[in-house]
Amino acid sequence: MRDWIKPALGRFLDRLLLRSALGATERQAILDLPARAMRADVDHDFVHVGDKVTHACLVVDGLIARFAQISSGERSIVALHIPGEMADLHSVVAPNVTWALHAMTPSTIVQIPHAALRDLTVRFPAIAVAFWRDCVTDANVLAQWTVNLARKDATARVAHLLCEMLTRYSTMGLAQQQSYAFAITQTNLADALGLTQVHLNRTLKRIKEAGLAIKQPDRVIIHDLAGLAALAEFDPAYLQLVGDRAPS
Amino acid sequence: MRDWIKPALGRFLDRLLLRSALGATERQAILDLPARAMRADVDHDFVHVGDKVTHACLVVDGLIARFAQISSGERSIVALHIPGEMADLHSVVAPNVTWALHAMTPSTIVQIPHAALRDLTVRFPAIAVAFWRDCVTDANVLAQWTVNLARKDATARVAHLLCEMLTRYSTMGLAQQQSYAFAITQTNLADALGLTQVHLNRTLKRIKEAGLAIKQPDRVIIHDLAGLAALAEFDPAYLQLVGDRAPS
DNA sequence: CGCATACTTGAAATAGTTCAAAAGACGTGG
DNA sequence: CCACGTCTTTTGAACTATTTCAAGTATGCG
Repeated sequence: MRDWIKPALGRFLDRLLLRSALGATERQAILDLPARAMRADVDHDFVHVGDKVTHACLVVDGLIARFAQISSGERSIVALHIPGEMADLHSVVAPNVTWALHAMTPSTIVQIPHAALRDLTVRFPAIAVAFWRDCVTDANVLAQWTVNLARKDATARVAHLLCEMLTRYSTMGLAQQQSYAFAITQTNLADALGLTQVHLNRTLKRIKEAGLAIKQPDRVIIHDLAGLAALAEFDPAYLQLVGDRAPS
Repeated sequence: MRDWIKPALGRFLDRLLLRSALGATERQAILDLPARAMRADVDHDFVHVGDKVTHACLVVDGLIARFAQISSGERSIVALHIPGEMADLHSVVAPNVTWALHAMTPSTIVQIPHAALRDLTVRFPAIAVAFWRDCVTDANVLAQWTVNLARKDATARVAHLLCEMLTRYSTMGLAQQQSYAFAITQTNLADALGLTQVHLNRTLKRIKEAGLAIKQPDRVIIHDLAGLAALAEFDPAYLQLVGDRAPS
């Protein structure tokens, strides 16, 4: 039943190791973290604004969004998290929830107690740095989204997100060639891109007609990555995949 | 000549203490950090994209922007940093620069070697958490900016930034009643808000005419904070000023 | 098979941009 | 201390990307 807890922690460890070097003891300590599995229903918040949380959520399966609700009822997605990522590692140091967590598809997540994570940071300074660095990487993605929202038109914004998600699914080993399972509705995608659903639809159509990429209901297929990246001015440097993995 | 290095570190410590509890030894360790003063000329980058940096920059005086340059020549400001804040504490764990640092006004900054900061995180887990938390707070500001850019119109965006900066200057003890020294040009402000300079100018005019606030060349004066905050849907929760300052 | 949800398309409205030029501020040197 | 050049702010008018409203077509689930 919960034999995927270990693999899930393994994938989280892999993600940390992409950017941080950890010794054998430290790696084992991550794998031995206590965890509890949980299902998150589609279109449901499972962490609410104002809550004070005591565990962090590791995405095992599905697609998780961090988002804000404006008074007008409009929503804005502030981050997307795919399997292997911690949706709210930051909550370890900031447990007062300011952005809800919401399942975009039926998802599986694993809850890891803050106490256990904190304990690791005290015992292993290298793990403290790895967690800190993971949050900094998330923040860098957010900074890039800010740039896209502030200064790029709808087409470039969509193209950029398609490139970013390909890169992220790829590095987690979850992409097939130039295609990845991305079961997000156009309405939700629009909320992540600061567009209306209608305009996103037209923009996707234009991207399809230009032969660059196709968004299917549950999948993205990229036909011309170079063209898409050029349109988006996509430079993956901000994802910090070429980190020097400094030893501490 | 550099007798303001100690006060600068003191102000940085104060900022950390707003959100993190630190013991006497830890506090002293922060105050004893090695630091080197530096002037940053107006309208000049002092940290460049692609650089690999070896020290973090603490703002002593002036106004610092982290920003991106788009191919079209357009710029986008991703963060503003006021005195007492570290403009790039994240560089300790991610030294490859992805966003330039730029002085909006003639500024004084103090450089603190990464090695010294890292050393503190190893010796004092509570300091590691405090630094991590500081970066998470910065990321939360970025998330709020994302929401503003994605879903709020020009007026609400401007109003929101005016409220945010009042709060931030206030908590650093740098505001006078409802007014603060904010010497940023309209062009730069527009780059922080994802607007054109022309439209920002008109928006500021409307805010002034509504009796909400006035932006002078070197200062912001807020006349109706409640009105401005309502217009902006400003809720300071994201600034994490009411943290529980957990002991570690 | 029918209902609900997601996607697609059209036409009108608008917030924000672009281009262009004038007016104001500010420091520097004659 | 006035004249001059530069930089910032202000204003106008035409234009365009995106939104809004509204309706229709797929798609999938029970």
